[in-house]
Amino acid sequence: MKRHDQVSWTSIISGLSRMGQGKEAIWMFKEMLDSNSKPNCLTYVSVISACKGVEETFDQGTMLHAHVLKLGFNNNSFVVSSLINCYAKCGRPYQAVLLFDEATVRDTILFNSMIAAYSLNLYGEEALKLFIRMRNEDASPSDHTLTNVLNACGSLTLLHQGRQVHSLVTKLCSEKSVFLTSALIDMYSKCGSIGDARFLFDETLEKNDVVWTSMILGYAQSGKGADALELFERFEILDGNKLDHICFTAVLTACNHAGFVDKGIEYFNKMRDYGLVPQLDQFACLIDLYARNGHLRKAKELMEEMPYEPNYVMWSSFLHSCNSYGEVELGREAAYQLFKMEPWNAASYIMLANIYAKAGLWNEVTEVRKLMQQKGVRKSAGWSWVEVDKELHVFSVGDATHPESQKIYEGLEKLNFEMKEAGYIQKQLYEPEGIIYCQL
DNA sequence: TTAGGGTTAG
Repeated sequence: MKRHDQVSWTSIISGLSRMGQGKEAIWMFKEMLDSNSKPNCLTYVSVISACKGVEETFDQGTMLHAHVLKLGFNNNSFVVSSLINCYAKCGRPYQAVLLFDEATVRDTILFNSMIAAYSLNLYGEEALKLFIRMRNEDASPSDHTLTNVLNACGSLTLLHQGRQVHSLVTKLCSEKSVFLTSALIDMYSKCGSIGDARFLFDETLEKNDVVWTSMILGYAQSGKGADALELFERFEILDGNKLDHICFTAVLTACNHAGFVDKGIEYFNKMRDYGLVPQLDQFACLIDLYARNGHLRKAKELMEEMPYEPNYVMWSSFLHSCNSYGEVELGREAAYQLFKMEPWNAASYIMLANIYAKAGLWNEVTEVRKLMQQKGVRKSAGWSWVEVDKELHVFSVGDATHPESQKIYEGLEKLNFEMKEAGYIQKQLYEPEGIIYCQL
């Protein structure tokens, strides 16, 4: 095209965003700002939707939010829900709450966005409370709503509430979508009701790959490795199946939990037959499989050979296996890797001390304890809380008898200041009811 | 002619 107008710019930005080409969409938006065409609400919705997940897109999202405020687009519910979604996916649920609370008109999609924002950031209780409020406010739930609510029930293992939502699904949705089916299977599996999950699975005639994977994973996480493998093999021979990385993660998890070492290796190698290149998660499964079954050297070799840097969880599960098999040398190496990654995290110090203690290496145990003292690492002694009002003034401290409570109180003055400066509360510290949890 | 929300993973 020789000339681009507002609509053609918006169309290409929207197209790129929908295709998951977020970076390109943002880049195109910047080009547009330099052109003669000015973005409108539709353009902002498209470009904001392109900001997902990664840290740099949080900055992009904040910048776009500033544009929106300046241009007065913040009363458009499409724009608001795209911003809520963006903040939720960047792990900033509090920012999403602020937007939701400010909105004057709350339609179904806005509620859905906020419920999803809570659920995604593991605020299951808040997600359920908002769902109840939504019902009281006569905003009618859609199957998007119910999917998110089921997710929250699963993550809180609330079987009773999950069943109630299932009843609502039956009542409100004449035709169950694959989204709802997989969310229900997932909810029942996570609540330990694997029989209900299987019943639903068998009852569903139109199954897609996610439905299959959810069921396989349900078995894997319930420790029913053989059932998981059986189902996977049925899925494998099915015409038109779409075996992907997640499905392989599910089957590898099953092997892992059931101790099927040879099967696990076989499935890992099979990925290539389907044109899939193993990603970090599949390597993690295989490494854990080796380590859990005592093949610690093999696991270590694989960690060094694989084309990814081992992450915290990999080293951590490896350290656990070193503890199980009394492997001091490898355990020490894993622990020191973990100290580098999260020096404040007591778990790895304690684990290394345990490994030393089991081996009777008491001098080394003392050294670890000293190291902890030097770095000011404390073993967590549970949780306390501090209640705050809207202005973040403290009005009660949870366990006032605990010697650490006073420190929390003092720390809060500083924290309040920093939070206000930053304009939001950190995820770990924020509870929408006005209670801040602190680790003692 | 351009716009928002949902399922599965170590």
